[in-house]
Amino acid sequence: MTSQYNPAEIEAAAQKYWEDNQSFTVTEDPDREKYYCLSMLPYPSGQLHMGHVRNYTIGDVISRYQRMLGKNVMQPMGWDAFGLPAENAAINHKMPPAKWTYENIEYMKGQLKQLGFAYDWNRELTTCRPEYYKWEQWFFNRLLEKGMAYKKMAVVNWDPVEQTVLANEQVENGRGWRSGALVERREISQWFIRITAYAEELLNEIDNLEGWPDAVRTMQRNWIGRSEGVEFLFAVDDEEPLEVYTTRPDTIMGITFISVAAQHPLALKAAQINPDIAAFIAECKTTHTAEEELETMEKRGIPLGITGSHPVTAEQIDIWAANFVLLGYGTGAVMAVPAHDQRDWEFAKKHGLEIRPVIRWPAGDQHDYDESALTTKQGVVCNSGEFDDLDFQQAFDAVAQFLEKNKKGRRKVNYRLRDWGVSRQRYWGCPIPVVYAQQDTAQDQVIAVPDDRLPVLLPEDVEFSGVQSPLRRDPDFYRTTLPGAHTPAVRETDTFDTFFESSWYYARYCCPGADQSMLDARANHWLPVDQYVGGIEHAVLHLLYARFFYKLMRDMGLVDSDEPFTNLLCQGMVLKDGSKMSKSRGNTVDPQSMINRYGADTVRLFMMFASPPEQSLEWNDNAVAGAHRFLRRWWSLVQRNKDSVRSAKITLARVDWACRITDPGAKNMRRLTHRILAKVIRDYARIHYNTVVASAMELLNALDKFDPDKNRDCAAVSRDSLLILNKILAPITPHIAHRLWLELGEPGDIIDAAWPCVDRDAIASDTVRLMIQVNGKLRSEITVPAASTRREIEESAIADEKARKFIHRNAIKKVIVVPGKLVNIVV
RNA sequence: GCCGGGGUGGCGAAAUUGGUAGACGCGCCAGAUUCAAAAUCUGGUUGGGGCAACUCAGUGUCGGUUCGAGUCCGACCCUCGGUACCA
Repeated sequence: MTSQYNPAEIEAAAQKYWEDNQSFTVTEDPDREKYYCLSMLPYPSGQLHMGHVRNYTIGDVISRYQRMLGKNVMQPMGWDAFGLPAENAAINHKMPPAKWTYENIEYMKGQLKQLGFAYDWNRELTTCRPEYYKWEQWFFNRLLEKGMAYKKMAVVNWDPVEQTVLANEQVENGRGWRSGALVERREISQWFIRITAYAEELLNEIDNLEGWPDAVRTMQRNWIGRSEGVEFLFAVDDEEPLEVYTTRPDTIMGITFISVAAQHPLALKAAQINPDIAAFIAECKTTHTAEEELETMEKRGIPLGITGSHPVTAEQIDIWAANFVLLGYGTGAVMAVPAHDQRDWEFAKKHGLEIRPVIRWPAGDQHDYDESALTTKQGVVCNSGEFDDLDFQQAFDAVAQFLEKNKKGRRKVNYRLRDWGVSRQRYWGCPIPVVYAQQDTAQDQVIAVPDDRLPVLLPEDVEFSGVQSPLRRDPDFYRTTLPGAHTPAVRETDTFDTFFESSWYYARYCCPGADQSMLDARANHWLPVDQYVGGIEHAVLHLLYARFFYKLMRDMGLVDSDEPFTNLLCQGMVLKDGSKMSKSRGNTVDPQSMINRYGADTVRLFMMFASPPEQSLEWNDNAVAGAHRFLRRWWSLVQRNKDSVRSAKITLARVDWACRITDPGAKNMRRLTHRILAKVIRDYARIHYNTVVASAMELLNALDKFDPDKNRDCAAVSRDSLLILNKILAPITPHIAHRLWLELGEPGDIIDAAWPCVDRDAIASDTVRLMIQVNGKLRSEITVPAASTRREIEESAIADEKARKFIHRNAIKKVIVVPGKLVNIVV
């Protein structure tokens, strides 16, 4: 009598077994190779969504597979618990963000446990807990000491009705998402970390990140954006000279105007006497801070009635204020060459400004400047006096030399990367641990909170209205005294960007319980992370900040390697009906309902089978049922065969049993099994789990038709194949694999079973099938002895009857033989 | 706008390196089983033509390289992710 597949019972039993045996608790072991597998920690938003399930299943499959390869695998999990959604939820549910967050964590942790992930829960961390963020504050003190943290003015989105700063996400069509008020740009003093000091190293080391996807490496290179150019000055009467940077000094003689930011001192000054300029500046205040908007908005400008002196010709160039130039980025002023820059060209066309060509095609081809700018670097300089006829590089060098000689400019390497602004005018985050000696929060008043007074605790029991950070209204929080004195002082009420917490959590996992230091010696045992798994949406920001933070930690002696993540896998999104699953679209599928209905193994199997990890995955209810059907078939196959395979154990005690197989059916089954195994091993290595599952299905299909009771050979082969099937599916569907391993009478835990080896002798075949093409089109196929020479293959191909039909009476020009694959006859 | 992905049957996809396009699964069709249905099992399933053997076409569009292109090169279209305060 065969029992039914009952996932609820099987999964609960396996999970209890792992828990009772502390199967996934791990410590440093000098005798075994370590393997640190990390998945991006979730924001505790309420329930797991399918994106989490996918991410964590991929990480778990990698972890369990590496364990079967014999490694000491560490797989931790934690909570990225600070953030904006908790504040929104707090308003909606009238609940403090802390309470909401902790309840979500409790629930989601239960969900993760139901999915059977092999986490070492002893290492769990929660970023909103003081024992975690204390060390973040301590680290910030070190950054202050090194001059790596500093304050400067920076723009934010200001909601004039709510009197609060808005995140870009909270701005919809230029208006505050709650108030509907037009959002204004406002400059406030904020904390920055000098990531630009590491720009060069962050860029150069991308070359060494061979375990990262090329797309991510390219995106990071472009984000850092190294460029070589020159920086030079336009003298302005009675004013500070205007500094600009350009990567095209070869076009310097084509400058016909200069643009400065609307908030530039020159513009503000001009506005005092010209109301049109004042109005323009006021208008510019309403564009918000997102780069996308800046680049796609209508480019507008107004002449200031001021000129700058061209550094080569001393020609007076008109200065404009423009909405697309930003004060905080670069020098707040740009030169404009409409003939050779498309944006300048469009601006010049619109305002009737001169387009002055100074580059021509070397061959003398004409360019139509009524159509577009000529932006090539393949041209030569013209209409530029002493620089005429030089190519790009020669002109670059000549102009740079001229500027340097005349003390009007210099060569400069520039980065697109900007320093990391870490101040957030929000409550639910890690308090920035500084105090100000006076009410004024200017730079020279900053005093660090001494290490022995850390952590600066975030009050958790607050009333949260959403209009303003409760810290600003809480004198118990902001009123303090200067360190070591009784002089009254005020605390910083801004909190850190939540990327601060996620930039080092992977290191803290290595040191559970460390309460005397941020990290300890255990960090260097586990780090760097061997495999990091997370969403592609983090390709630049999180992954760049984490790399930066790691280098900061290295330079403080906390870790001794250069890069935190050796291998990176970015999994694709989970889609339903062609678009991303999200609450706003109303197309979410609750993982919990799927676990309840089919069990965790089915959900995991479907996730791995539906598409390769790096591609997006289309949710399909029917296909989930199909995954469940496969597990049922596997279950009943083992129930049907277990008695005969158990008895075959005796046969298998002989070391050379495989060589003695005489039954042809058994031989074929074994060949298929080991061919599939070879493919599976390759696919595990390249993390193509969808084809691993497809191969397992093929093996099951074959085993279903194979009779183990025919003779001893068949029983032995059946057993070998079933054990291999069990092992290759164990990382993906661990619960059912755990139970079936027991049913097959195998000793020990499947989680520690040795990964199977391919038997090369089993795969070998006497004959080879070759495709025959005539002129590249498939026409026939032949089977030849595996030992055939190239000449023999050619002869049999040409002699093939079907091939002859297409060769017809044409002369054979060439015969191409691809060994083991095909023959192409060219006529 | 800029940077980076993706586009292959009705659907999810497969195809180490340029070498049999569509493995595996879903759906659908037919059959078996059943009083019937569900479940299960067996077979079929890119499109056109043909009774069939077979044959023509086919991997977003257009063009190129090659004995041979889903794969390489050029241009374009659509779509998704990021764009520095969502995480």
